Amino acid sequence: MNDLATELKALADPVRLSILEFLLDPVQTCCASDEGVCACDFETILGLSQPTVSHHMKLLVQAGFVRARKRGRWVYYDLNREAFGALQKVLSRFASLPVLERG
Amino acid sequence: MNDLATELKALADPVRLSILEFLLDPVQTCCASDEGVCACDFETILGLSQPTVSHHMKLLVQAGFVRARKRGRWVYYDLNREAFGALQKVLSRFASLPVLERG
DNA sequence: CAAACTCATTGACATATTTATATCTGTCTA
DNA sequence: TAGACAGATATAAATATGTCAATGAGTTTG
Repeated sequence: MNDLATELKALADPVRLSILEFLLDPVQTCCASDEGVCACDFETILGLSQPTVSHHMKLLVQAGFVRARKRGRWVYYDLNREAFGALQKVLSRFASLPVLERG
Repeated sequence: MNDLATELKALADPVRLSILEFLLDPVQTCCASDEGVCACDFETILGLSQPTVSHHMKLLVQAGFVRARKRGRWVYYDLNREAFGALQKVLSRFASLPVLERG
């Protein structure tokens, strides 16, 4: 299937958008660290079961929008901002405004 | 449901991405006019039935990415570039690069 | 007005997606 | 090493989505 469609599908879900919003501005949670937000925190934040959270995180990581780092028993997540920049650039073909280039 | 998720969902489909690609750079087709691309042309371009095309166009129009104009029996479509610009701006919150502002 | 034409809607069906329960894997610690 | 713990995977159910055949609605034209 189209690669771009897969990426967009990863974003096109209210739960996953909530996850991204939280990663954008994480409030202090029980397992938080400077590594990122712990997987277990999303269960309480989203009110969803552990496997459901795991499923959504997997999609976001596979699409490249989120990075996962395993530390012992825990997995910490944070945003991969470059992926969003790349998507913006793809969309710029359709938009009237170009994306600002660095440098 | 989340409004942004609905918009992204409208983009997150290979067929609809093909439609947008074609609207970005329309080659001459049987019913084309300066009004845009005729609905009937997409059937041959996409190899899909007329109701299926109608369904996809409806989603794209509802999400705001495409404009539809009825002229007699025909409906002509074209891109709504402002909608893509708005989406870029939403994504800029997550991206490392901001969207270039006009003016 | 009737027939033809373009597109929209309805109904049906197959596939995909979201979610949870149960279970498995890997890691830590007592 | 045994038990507890964090997260992944398998399975299953409910819902959503993509597709087409049939039909409906509005427009043009003979």
